[in-house]
Amino acid sequence: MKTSSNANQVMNDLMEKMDIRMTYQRKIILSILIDNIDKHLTANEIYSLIKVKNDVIGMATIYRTIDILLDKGIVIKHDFGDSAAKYELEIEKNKNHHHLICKKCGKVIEVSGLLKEDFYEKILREKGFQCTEYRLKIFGYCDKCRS
Amino acid sequence: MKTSSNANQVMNDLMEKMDIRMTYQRKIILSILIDNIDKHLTANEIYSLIKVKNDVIGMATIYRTIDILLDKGIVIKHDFGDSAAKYELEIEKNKNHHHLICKKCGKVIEVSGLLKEDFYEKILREKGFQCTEYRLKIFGYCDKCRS
DNA sequence: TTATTTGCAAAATGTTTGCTTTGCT
DNA sequence: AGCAAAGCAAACATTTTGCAAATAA
Ligand SMILES: [Mn+2]
Ligand SMILES: [Mn+2]
Repeated sequence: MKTSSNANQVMNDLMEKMDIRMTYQRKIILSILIDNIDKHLTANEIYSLIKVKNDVIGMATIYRTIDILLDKGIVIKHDFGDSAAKYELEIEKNKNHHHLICKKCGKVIEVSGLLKEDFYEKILREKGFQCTEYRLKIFGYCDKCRS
Repeated sequence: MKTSSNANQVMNDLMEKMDIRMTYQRKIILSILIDNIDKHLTANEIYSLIKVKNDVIGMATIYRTIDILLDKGIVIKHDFGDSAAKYELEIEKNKNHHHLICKKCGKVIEVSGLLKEDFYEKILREKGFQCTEYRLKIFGYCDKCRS
């Protein structure tokens, strides 16, 4: 899939927002993440998707770029129980969603709104804890695997 | 800390429930987990706590035992963002709790009741997904580090 | 120009595995 | 006795790092 012009807009916004040197490699990695906004990719999957485009970027660069994006809060890291971490772009439209993970087929479904509305205030009041972000993973069986 | 007689009761219950060969090593590992029911230990921390008792159990055995306990649903595995996984016993009294993780000092606080009461039915109805267990991690700053 | 970033290979880390010996039951 | 588990070392997979060469600004 070719990066759409909308994706180009997203890319430009991100580049400005980040204020880092925009190298060829970083643009490619970002474009892969934008094109796969609904997916959850390992570093190695990013590497492979770049190769499909007849290009090669070293793993070290991929990891270092991801680290920057994590720092900037543009990418989030997941551990879905496989050995490798998975990454996904987190921009407005998909902020604060939860994940349903099928223990049989590995399918990941995204949902929202499972936390109590007042959870932020509740933990601040009861524990003095100030939440900056959270991760809710729900394990179980998807529609197909439930039979 | 010596394993209390209550802990011995817990141990006996678990041993019966599990129906596996009760070796010396497995008893030791279980006792460490029971004594640290409120904590979250890495494989290496379990190893060290055993050493404090002037005993040594191979890492392979520790991992293999943990795997069994995970399988039996007696232990749960956490990824709190450090490189090593953390494990904790999950028995009645502390089932289904959430974790607040301080990004500054690393402190972990346990809480409960942050999910909507009907979340199970909601995802089953809306997504056809049957939840077996879940993990809610909340990152932020604890009381002390919030200043 | 010059400070940053890349790529490669080597290292580090956590976890798993194969195989022989040991020990439950 | 006989099968299952432990220990050790070696293998593995993912991630991180050092350093020389390349490159964005
Ligand atoms: Mn997602
Ligand atoms: Mn806990």
